[in-house]
Amino acid sequence: MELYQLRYFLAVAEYGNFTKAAQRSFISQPSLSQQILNLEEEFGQQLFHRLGRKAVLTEAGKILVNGAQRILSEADHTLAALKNDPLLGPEVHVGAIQTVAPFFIPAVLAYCSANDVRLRLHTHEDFRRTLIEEVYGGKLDWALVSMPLSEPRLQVEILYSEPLWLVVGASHPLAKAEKINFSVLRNETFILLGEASTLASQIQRYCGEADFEPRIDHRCGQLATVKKFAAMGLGISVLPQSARSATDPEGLVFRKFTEGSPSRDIALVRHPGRHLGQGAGLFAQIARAVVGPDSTRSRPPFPANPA
Amino acid sequence: MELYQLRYFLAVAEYGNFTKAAQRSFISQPSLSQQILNLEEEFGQQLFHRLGRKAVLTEAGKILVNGAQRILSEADHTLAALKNDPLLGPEVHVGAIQTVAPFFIPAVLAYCSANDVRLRLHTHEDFRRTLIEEVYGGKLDWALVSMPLSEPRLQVEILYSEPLWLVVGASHPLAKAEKINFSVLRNETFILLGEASTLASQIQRYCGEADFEPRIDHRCGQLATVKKFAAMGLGISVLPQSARSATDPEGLVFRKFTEGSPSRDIALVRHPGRHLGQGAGLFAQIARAVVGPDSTRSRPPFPANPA
DNA sequence: TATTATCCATCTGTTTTAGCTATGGAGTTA
DNA sequence: TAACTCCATAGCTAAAACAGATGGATAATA
Repeated sequence: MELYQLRYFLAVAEYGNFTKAAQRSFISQPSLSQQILNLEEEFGQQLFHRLGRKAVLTEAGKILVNGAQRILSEADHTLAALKNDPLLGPEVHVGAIQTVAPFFIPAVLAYCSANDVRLRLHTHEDFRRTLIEEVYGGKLDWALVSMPLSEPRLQVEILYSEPLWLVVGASHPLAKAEKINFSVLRNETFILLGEASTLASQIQRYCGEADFEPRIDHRCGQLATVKKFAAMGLGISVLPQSARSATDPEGLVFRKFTEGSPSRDIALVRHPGRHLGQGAGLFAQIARAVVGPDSTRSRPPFPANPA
Repeated sequence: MELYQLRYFLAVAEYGNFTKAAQRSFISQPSLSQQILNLEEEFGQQLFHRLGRKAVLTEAGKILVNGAQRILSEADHTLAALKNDPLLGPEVHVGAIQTVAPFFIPAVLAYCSANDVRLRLHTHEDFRRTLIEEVYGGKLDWALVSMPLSEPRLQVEILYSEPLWLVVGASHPLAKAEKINFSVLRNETFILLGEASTLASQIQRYCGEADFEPRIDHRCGQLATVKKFAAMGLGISVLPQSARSATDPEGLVFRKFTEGSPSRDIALVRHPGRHLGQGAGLFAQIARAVVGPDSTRSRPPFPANPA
C-alpha cells in the first residue's frame, strides 16, 4: 500500500468508473486497473464490484475509503506544515555562557521586536564545555562563547571584543585608586565564577602573566552572587564591561584598567555539518547587527547600561 | 512522498544513523540515503544535520517525524480494519418482496441465533422491479423475488416452490367449499396487492388460464391489509401458504386448492459482477439451509405458523 | 435483433526508479 | 599516521509503474 495507490483508489471511488478516474489521475486506464488489482491482492479483499456500467464499493472498499481519506489528509497536513511552519516561526537554538547570555540575548530580542523580525529563539545558558558538546551533538545552531577556543572542526566567527573591568565594593581602596592593572591585584582576595567558567580561567591567566597566583576565596555559580559578594567587600572580581547593570547591588564599583586593558573575544560557533536553516541564518545576521555597524568590533556592542 | 520513504525516514530518526537504519529497513545504505535525499529535495528542506558522528533532526525533520508517525499510524489502523472488520461483522444486503420478507428474513435470523452465526444482515423490502434495479446498481448482494424472471444477465437460483392458497373470510361460501380451483373464482371480488406486485400479476395469469378476467376491487399496499379485508368479507385473495401467521385477523381462512395446485417459485438473484463476499456467501448458505435439507425444495421451507 | 458504444482486464513493450555494489571523501578514533 | 566509521556518488540491475493495443462482456441505440 502506497500513497499514490490510495489516490488512484479514491478517484475510482469518487467517479465509480475506472476510465474517468484514470483520466483525472493523468494515467492510462490499464495502469490504474493494475494498481487497484495490486491493492486488492495485497488486502486479500475485493474493493469494487465490477458491474457492467459502474464500479461500486464493496464493504472492504468502504472501509478503505475512510482510511485512505484519513491517511491522505494527514499527508496533506504534514506537507503543509513543512511548507508553512518554517515560515511562520523560524527557529534557532542558541547557547551562551553565563557572562554573555544575560546581556546579549535581550539585545537580540530587542532588535527583533524593534525591527519586527519574527524569530523563535531558544536559549541555553551553560558552561562553555557543555555548549561545545551540544554543538557537536546537534542540539545547538550556535554557541556564544569566549575565545580562545581550540576546536578545529568547528566554524568560529569572532563577534566582538569587550574590555574586562575591575569590580570592587565602594569602600575598597581600589575603588578610587589611580593606577589599576593586574599587578596591583596580587594580594587581593578573588571572587570568581565556578571552575568551568572560561572567564575565571582567563582571569587566572592574566594573573599568571602578572606573575602571581590569585587567592580565590569564593567560587560562585552566577554573576549576581559575584557582584553581591564584591559589593559587600568580601573581595574583588573582574567582569566584562557589559556585565554592568542598573540592577547591580548598591556600592558596586566598576573600574576600567588603566594599564594592559584586558579584554576577551566573544565568538559565534557552529558545526559545519549542521544545516544552516532560516532561523539559524537570521540569528547570525541579527547578532552581527546588534554588535553594531562598527566593523572593527572592538567595543562593547550593546548598551552597557540597559536600564 | 510515499509511505516507504516515511518508514525509512523514521528509521533514521530513531537510530540517528543512516547505516543502522538501512540495516533495520533491510535495504542498502546508499538506497536509504537516496530516498532521504529525495524527500529533502521534494520538501525543499533538509531533514537531518549530517554531523560526523550522528544524524540529528532539523526543525523540518522534527515536523516530519510527527507527521510521518501520524500517517503511518493511520495506515496501520486502516490495514487492521481491512483485515479484522470483515471477520467481526460479515455484512450482506438482501432485498425481498413483500410476500417473502416477513417470513423468510425472520427464519434466517432465527437460524443465525440458533447456530451462533454472526451476520450483519441489512434488508430492503420493496417491489421486484426496484429490487432488480438495486441488484444492477450494486446496492444489493441478493434479491429474493418470485419467478418467472427474465433477466439473462443475472444469476438466478430457485430456492423453493411454495403453494398458493385461497384466502377468504370464515363466512364466505368458499370457506367450506369442497372443490377449490381457479374456475370457481370467476365471479368473486379480488383483493390484491399493488400493480407492481408479482404475486398479483401471477394471480391474474392464473385467472387468464381459467379463461376469465378477475374483478379487482381492492389494491392494497401491504399483506396485513389484504388479510383484514378478506376477513371482513370484502372479497377473496390468493396468498402463499407461508403468509399464514398466528397474528392473522379473526375469521381468516386459508384453503388449499383441490385442483391445479397453483404455486410460485422464489429465487435468489444476484449480479455476477458483484463480488461474493463473506457475508453474501454466508447468507446464501443459510438461505438454503433454512429452506431445508429437502433437495426437491417443493414445500414451504419454513414454519408455516411461526407462532 | 443487430449495431454501436462503453468499460474493464489482459498482453506486450517501454520507461522509470528503487535498489545494489563499488568507491571515495570527510571525519573520528587508535 | 593508519585504521575505522559514516554518508554521498557513480554505474549498473531488476522490479514495477506506465502506455498502447486488443478482446470479452455488458449496456445503449437503431
